[in-house]
Amino acid sequence: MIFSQAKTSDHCQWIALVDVNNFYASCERVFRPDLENVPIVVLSNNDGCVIARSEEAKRLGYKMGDLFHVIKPKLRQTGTKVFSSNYALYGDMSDRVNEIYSRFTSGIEVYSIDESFLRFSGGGVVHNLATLTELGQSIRQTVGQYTGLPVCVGISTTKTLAKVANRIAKKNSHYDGVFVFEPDNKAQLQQISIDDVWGISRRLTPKLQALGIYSALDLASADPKRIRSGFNVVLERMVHELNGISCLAVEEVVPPRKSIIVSRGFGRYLSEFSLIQQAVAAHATRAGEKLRKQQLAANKLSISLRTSPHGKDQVYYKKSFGITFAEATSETALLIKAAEHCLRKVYRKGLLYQKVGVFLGGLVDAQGVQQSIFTQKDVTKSKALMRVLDDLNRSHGRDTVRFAASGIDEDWKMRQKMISPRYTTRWSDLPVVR
DNA sequence: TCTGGGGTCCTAGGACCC
DNA sequence: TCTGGGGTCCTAGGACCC
Repeated sequence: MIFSQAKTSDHCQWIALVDVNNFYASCERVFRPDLENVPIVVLSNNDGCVIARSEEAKRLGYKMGDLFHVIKPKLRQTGTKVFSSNYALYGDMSDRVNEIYSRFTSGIEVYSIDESFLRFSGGGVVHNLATLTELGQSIRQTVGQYTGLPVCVGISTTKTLAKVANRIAKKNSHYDGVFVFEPDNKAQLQQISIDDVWGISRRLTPKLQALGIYSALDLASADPKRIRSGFNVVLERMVHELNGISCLAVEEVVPPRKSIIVSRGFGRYLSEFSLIQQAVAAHATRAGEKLRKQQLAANKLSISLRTSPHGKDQVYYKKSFGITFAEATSETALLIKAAEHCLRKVYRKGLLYQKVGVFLGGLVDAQGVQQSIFTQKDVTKSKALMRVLDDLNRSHGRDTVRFAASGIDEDWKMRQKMISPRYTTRWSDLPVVR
């Protein structure tokens, strides 16, 4: 493609979407240089199915969601390296990557574990195609140098177009990982299939196609008002965004969480109440830790319990039950107690359960908790206890000190047979050099 | 034996009020 | 036989994201 001249623009803001290619697989490879060019797949919790693949693994035909037990022989045959997912490692690598982005701009929204939006306002600097491409390459190069992770950069004037640009950068190797999408680039928009547009799901696709909307350009050309009345306000925004009119801001200030979920499948199906109770206590404990880490307190707690939706021997059972606290809390003991109460409401004897989750809602700032007239006790003591507990677990490792309710046998725990070491967060996991 | 986990936003509909 | 209308708040569930 030929750009006749570097075109200056009067847009005052540019947005970059930077994401790490094959993030989980790439994280595993960083610490295992011997796996260069070796196909890698990373499995979901419980080693159930494939959730990440290296380029080599994609070329071998492995798909997201492939069942591990089905593809196991082929994995061995093709010499594909398999990992259980290691979120301690991925989360830490994610933090490092974002730290590097912050050298380029302070306007960062961490959108997901492997994607961030970066905002570049003019600030006197007039960006053009050439300088923006250079900026993208510089980000790519710096991240690669300091973390060993490969990233792609898409740059445009709205988040949705930055997503489009990122996709183009990723799909076309000749752009060398960076693509700047100028808002009036109709030819490129035409190339993007409607189901590849951010926010357009599989369900929505056929409905749009029925209206003759097959490409991103078709959607961009649609009447926003008609889209709103025929669909919803979210899709209307997409139309504007595709036309370079920004409706979605880069959220640089992390908004406080509105809910916290801790939910996991069991390592095997369980029917015994006591084991499920232990899992619930452990999940409630984890939820409490998350809550306190963000200085929040929960007004509501609910749990959901279900059997396997794929089971052939019994009907699918799924039930949730929740309570509202008299006063917002972040105390593990109270969370466990409430969670167990809820569990009793949904547990039926004789079923084989697959998964249980604890959900905290109605989150508020822990400082400003509304005191209830019904609870008159000294909360200073229990707060101090929680702080000591959190400090110990932070410095000596998770679960150094914990509540007896979560059990010690952990019969309910998920399978992670092929997990890699927590290279970056645990000294004890580093290989010993002799 | 075996199918992830954690989030947000929007909408519809019910309860309730004046 | 007639059976308002409009507003708010809350909840459940759907849809979507990575």
